[in-house]
Amino acid sequence: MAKSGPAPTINDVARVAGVSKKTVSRVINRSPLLREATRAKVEKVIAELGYTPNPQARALALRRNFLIGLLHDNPNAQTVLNFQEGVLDAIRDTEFALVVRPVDRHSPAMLDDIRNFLEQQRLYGVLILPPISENDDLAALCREMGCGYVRMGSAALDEAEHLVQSNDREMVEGVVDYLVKLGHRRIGLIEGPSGFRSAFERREGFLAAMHRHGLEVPPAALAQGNYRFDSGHRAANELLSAEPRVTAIFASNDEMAAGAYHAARERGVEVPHQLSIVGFDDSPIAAHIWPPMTTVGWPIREMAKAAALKLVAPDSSEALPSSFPARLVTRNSVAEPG
Amino acid sequence: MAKSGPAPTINDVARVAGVSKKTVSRVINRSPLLREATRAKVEKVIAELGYTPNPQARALALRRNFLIGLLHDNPNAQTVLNFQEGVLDAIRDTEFALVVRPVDRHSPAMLDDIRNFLEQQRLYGVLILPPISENDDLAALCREMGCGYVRMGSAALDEAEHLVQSNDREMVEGVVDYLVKLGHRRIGLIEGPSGFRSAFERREGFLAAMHRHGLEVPPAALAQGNYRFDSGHRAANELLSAEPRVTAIFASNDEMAAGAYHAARERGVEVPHQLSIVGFDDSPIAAHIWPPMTTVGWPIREMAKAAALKLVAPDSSEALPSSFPARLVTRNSVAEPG
DNA sequence: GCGAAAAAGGAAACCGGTGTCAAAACGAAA
DNA sequence: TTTCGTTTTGACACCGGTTTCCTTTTTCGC
Repeated sequence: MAKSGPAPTINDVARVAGVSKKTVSRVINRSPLLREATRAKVEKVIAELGYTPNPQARALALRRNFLIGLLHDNPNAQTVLNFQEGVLDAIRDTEFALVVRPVDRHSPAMLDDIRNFLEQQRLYGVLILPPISENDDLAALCREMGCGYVRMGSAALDEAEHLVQSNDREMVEGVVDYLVKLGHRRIGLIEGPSGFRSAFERREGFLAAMHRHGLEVPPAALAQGNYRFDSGHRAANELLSAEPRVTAIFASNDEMAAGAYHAARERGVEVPHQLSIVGFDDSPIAAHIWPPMTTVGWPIREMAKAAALKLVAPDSSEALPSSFPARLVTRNSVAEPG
Repeated sequence: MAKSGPAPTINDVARVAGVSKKTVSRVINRSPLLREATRAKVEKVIAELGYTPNPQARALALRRNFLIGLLHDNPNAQTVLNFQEGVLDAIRDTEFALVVRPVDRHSPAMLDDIRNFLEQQRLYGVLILPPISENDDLAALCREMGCGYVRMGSAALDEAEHLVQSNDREMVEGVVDYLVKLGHRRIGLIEGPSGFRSAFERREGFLAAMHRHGLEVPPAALAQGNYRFDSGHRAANELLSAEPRVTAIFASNDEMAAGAYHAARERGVEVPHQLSIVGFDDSPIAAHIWPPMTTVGWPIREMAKAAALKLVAPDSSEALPSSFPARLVTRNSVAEPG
């Protein structure tokens, strides 16, 4: 079966089948204006020759290719990889392929880099992961360049057509409700970096829920982090040195929550009985740290799939939700206070 | 500056500059047979029009594209992502792009899937990550299809041209030497899944070093895992229930080592003073677990870069090493026994 | 200043598909 | 069997580059 040499082209198929290129093209594209006998004849030859259409030629003739890009600058590897798999769920068995492009949020040349990338590759469209999905200039760039795009985010960043979102604010409120119901009153927050929409939403959710329960949030119960492990460690140290001590900490992501575990351990504060900790993201560390961490998980793979479908099949995806629910993943890092 | 409408083509440039397409093509491809004045004139027009060559048309005419694929089925997200970044280091500022394709090692249709993928996308070449890089049928498939490939591995899987490797065996011997020097005599091994070359190499390194030190390895000091957290937990439980108890455990990857931490904690065995644990990979969990884990780190990003260069610039990469050294990352999960 | 060689540039074909539009084949009715 | 209106099919141009091959221009030695 396996033969080498140049791959067969549409011309080869046409010649062998004794039809024109155009007819072969019609077979490939499932055109309905074809006699059944012709279709069968051509399909037989296609199978015999092991013909596959050349995607570059197709892309040229159609003036669009079948490459979708993934722009990300996400510190969380598992999130990015899950997202990639979700996209693949959507495009496997199609002619689309996924091109990845990590970018550097901190580089002043980021937008120019991306512009070059888009200009060079002429992608069908791009999927943008947080945190850079929150960058409106980037979305504007896509629009300007006529490149399709879908943003992932934790708030309503864009029109539904260009957005797949989780509802972080609501979920964080749920976390606070849960802690309060267990009896916690002094709850600390480790914030994400300012400028991140997700960090903002999570803080707002936290503050709103605390306010709703009539609970105070003194400045000493708020500590700033940057979504990295070390910053969580540092922030938890700040929270734990204030008196009266908080009985629970909500960290805006799991990595910082893991940092908080370390801070607690160093101070001899036992998790969960002396300190409850809740993270956000349900990344692997949450399950692997001791004690296993209660956190908020969001259906990233489904969201990725939806985002990809919005891009490649906008019609059929109108039924698709734009907003996805997160859920509380209860493990063993939360207990009643005291 | 920003104009919409169809992107300018080589014809537009030629017309405006008053030269032929071919001359523009020569400018783009840096042909030396060009007068300086002509080049300057054309380049000026290119800049004015904001012209970028259409990669699909180029790919068609050149009969090869500039897409390199990444085939992986790696349980470790951080490894995969680091690898992606390393590849990007190599191809950023070139016309190449990286297409990712997670595959399912356990699917019987895996090879067919990959064959379809390669046939459809006609990639310039693929980079293959362990563990599927160890699959010789896959390499044969690439050769058969005339697709360039480079395999990452922990042993000499292929010719240098198609291989970038770490030296796991040697490194594991180093780990054992280190533990023995601290005074450990009863050392347990949590193996990776059978059939994985990396698992094999790591076990062989372990056994060789133990033998060299004249130390026994009773069956009870060997436990089987599958590179997942849970299997490490289970395997460590087996090791810890045998008497006399091991004083140190080497796990073939960090995730299983993290599982071993949990097993130890559940049994009230303190790490590191009652039990030393060493992992492999230096994945994030190693730094984030408590106490921070001593492990073996390998320079994945550099290896990825080298692999990409081997694929896209085989000439210049002859100087590149095929084998990369790993290093022991000393943290706090190892102490003297007793 | 002249002729020859070398350098520079251009016309047309080609890569492998798709779109347009007219021609051919078909089936039903006359 | 002929005619007419649909279906089917094919010829040809085109997408935006590169390559081949040939003509024109430049350069340089004498």
